[in-house]
Amino acid sequence: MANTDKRPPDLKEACVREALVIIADEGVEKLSLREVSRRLGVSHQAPYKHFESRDHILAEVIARAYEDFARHLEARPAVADPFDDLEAMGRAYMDYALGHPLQYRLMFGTPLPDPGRHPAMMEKAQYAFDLLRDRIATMALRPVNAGPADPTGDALFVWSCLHGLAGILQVKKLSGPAGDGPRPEAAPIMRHVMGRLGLALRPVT
Amino acid sequence: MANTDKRPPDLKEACVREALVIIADEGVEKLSLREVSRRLGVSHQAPYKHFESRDHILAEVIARAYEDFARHLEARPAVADPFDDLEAMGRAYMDYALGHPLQYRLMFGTPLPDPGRHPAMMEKAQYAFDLLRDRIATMALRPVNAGPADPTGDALFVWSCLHGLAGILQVKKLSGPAGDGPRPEAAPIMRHVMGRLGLALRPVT
DNA sequence: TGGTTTGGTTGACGCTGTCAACTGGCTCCT
DNA sequence: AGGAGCCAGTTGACAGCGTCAACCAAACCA
Repeated sequence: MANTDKRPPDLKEACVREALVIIADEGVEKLSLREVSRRLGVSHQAPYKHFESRDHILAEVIARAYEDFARHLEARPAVADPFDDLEAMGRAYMDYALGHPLQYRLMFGTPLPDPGRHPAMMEKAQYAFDLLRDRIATMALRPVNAGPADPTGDALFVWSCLHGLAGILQVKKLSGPAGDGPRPEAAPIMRHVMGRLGLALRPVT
Repeated sequence: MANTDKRPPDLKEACVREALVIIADEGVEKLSLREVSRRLGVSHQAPYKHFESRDHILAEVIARAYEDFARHLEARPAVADPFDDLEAMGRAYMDYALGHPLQYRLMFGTPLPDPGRHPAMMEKAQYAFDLLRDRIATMALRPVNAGPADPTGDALFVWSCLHGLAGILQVKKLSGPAGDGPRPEAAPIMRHVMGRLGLALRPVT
């Protein structure tokens, strides 16, 4: 009677899932292995058999967010023109950021728990970034500074703009009344920044 | 004999300063009011007379970083041409980010402790952002999307690019050998991103 | 069969933030 | 002058946290 929950057969899986629930419920700073154990009806040390430390379970949650994010980017609607495809990628990025604010904040708004110690997590992050860089690497962009092409620099450039845009749109969304769906004023800002991106990248016709 | 330190006359000041030292020494996650008290040779509750909670002292440290940062932006070399001035601002931004990585990470890489609860801190942050927005607001930029001018959107655009650039340059700097000064490969990346920014903003001549 | 591995348990330690009660000194009215 | 009251600091307690250590039972395999 002490515990009506059925103990999940795969505790590791259950821990990761429950960790995300806790973060959603109470914020990332309230994530603790003890809370995970408690909710799973298991002793406070059980999770230690599967995760070295509190940071390791957080790293696992974040790694899955990166995977999910990368899948979302890859699932963008297919179009032929590279610039249109890049724009579709941008929209997929914004779509994910606004549709999964929790995961988004975990990936980009949380001080990553010592990246050097969590190579698996960083691999997933790199994979997502490479999706963008590889897309850009094959494009004929407007030259800049008469220098050599720099796909990594350009990917960084695009990524940063999207990140900043996502940040402000999230704030605007949160500050408005608690309605679902993107706030009405989001679209113009998005068009504006995407437009500037186009000006910077598209070759002059 | 218990404590050879002379107790500082202004404990609040001393706390803020010591907090920054702790963050520099051991990382922001190790900042605790008790550690501050200990280092100052004062009881573990003394800081509570000046700060409501651990987050409040962190907010104060961050607020000062924003002040320092804004001062740095304002102290950029004066030039007449608006675009050159904007570029100088960008350089001042990067200069601060690379020269004060600790403060920079505090401002932009730390989950701000519930901004709503620390309005003083947010004011300083807003002031720094407004420096950029006001600079941009008076400029004749290349029009985008045939829409109305949007200085806030453009400021966000510029800010984001600089932020992304700062992020990657910090990483590159850290991954190299422990030399002081910017790494040699920083300059090209910086020129590249700044160049893209120019392409996006400068009216076609 | 018996030893090892795996995954769980309980218990303890020291750290943290924070609440509560106390104290000594300073200021400020009357 | 003298008491009221505040201010800045004190000690002491409490619960929650991560983590180490020891223990234990079932599964697995030689």
